[in-house]
Order: sequence, then C-alpha cells, then structure tokens
Amino acid sequence: MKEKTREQYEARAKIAKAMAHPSRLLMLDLLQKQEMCVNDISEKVGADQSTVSKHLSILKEVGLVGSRKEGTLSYYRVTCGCLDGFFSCMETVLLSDLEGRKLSVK
Amino acid sequence: MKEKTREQYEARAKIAKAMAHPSRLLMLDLLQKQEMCVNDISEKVGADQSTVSKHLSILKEVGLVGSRKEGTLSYYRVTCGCLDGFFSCMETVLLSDLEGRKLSVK
DNA sequence: TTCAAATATGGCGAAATTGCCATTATGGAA
DNA sequence: TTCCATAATGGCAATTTCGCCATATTTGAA
Repeated sequence: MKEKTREQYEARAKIAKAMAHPSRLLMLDLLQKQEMCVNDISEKVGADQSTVSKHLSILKEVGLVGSRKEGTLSYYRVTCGCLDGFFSCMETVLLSDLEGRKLSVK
Repeated sequence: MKEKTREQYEARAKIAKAMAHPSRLLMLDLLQKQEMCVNDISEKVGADQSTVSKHLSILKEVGLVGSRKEGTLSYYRVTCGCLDGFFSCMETVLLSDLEGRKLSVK
C-alpha cells in the first residue's frame, strides 16, 4: 500500500474528528474502563443528556464505541483496543511540544 | 495518574483537531517520509498555497510538525515518531467498523 | 391503556472551521 | 535599490460544529 486515496484520508479524518472534542475524549476514557449508560456518562461529563447522546452517536457512527440496550437503558462501551496507543502518542506530542517551546522562547 | 482534568482533555482535543482534516492527514503522511517545502506540498495536496500554509501552521501549533528556513523556502517535517501507531489504529477502527456494519445490516 | 423513566431526535442561534483571493512580509539576485 | 519567488497573514462568505431546549420514541410498570 503506497499511495492513499482521498477517500482513505477522509475516512481517517472522520475518526480524528470524532475524537476532536474534550467531552468525547473523556467519554472514551470512561467507556474504556467500563460500560456505562447515558445518564451516568452525562453526570460524569457534566453536559446535558441530549448533548451526551449526540456525542455518543458520533463516536458510534465511526465505530469507536458500541452499545447494547437493557430495558430503557443504553449501555455504551469502547469497541477498539488500540486507544491507549492513541492517547499515549498524544501525550508524547504534548510533552515534546513543551520542550520545543522552551527552546523556541529562548 | 487517575483522574484527568478538563485542560488535559482540551489539550488532547487540540491534537485530534489538528489531525481531523483529510488534507492535513495527507500532509502528515508526506512529511513523515521526507521534508518538504510549502510549494511542493501545495502541489501534492492540490490546494492553494495560502490554504496549505494555514494547514501547516495548525499542525505546527500543536507540535506535530516542525520547520526550518533555507533562503526563501520553508521546509516542514513530522517531529513525532508515533504517528504510525496512530494511523494503524485508525485503520483497525475502520476495518472493525466495516465488520460491525455487515452484522448490523443483517 | 396510561404513566413514568431513559434515551434519541429536531431545531435553532452561536461559535468555529474551511478555502480562496488579495495583500503583506521575507530573502536572494540583478 | 528594484525585481522576483516563496511563504505568511487578513479578510470574508460558506459550511460545519456545538449545546441547550423542546419534543419524540422506547420500554417497563401499574
């Protein structure tokens, strides 16, 4: 696989977009540790239930989380096992960025 | 490190946002292989020079790329070594998402 | 069926993002 | 200096995202 198509980059961008929000990153962190229902997530995140529900549908849309119904409750969970690598890379970038700034500010 | 602050999630979200665009993902792919100047990137990406320049400043802002000047040229390059993990995780998500859809469509 | 709890969806204004054009730096050559 | 090539920045309209309210929808209990 050498050259990638525009479609492939758009598909990737959708995933990055889904993660490009503080609340959704928090949700991913939570849902990676344990399955949770919307109301509990809403409390943890501190946003309206409808807002959280929409965030969850965005994450689900790109396949980062899955859900199951139990009565009137919807339980969400992270479905992919590679998020830790994702996050640790972000931390690496943040740290190296700090060092870079120290240098550039002189 | 147990609980993360909102600031930490916002910092991560900035990085995810920087990657949340097809052209910027393509640029990261290019600049990971080799250093390039703005004009060459512009041609490869197929967008205006000013557009590319702004994209690059977004990537640089969060520390994903660095630059050096040589005469009137600005050479950009990827500064973090963990992007491959990033991208392969995205591919994993995309693939598992496909399988999931096969099931859900019945 | 009627009611209540949990979740999903519609809608809307506010805020952010996007991409091009035009303009402004910046640096090398004549 | 002037001219030219490269890159960065301002500005602006179009598009997208965001978050809440209000309203559906769904499911179980009474």
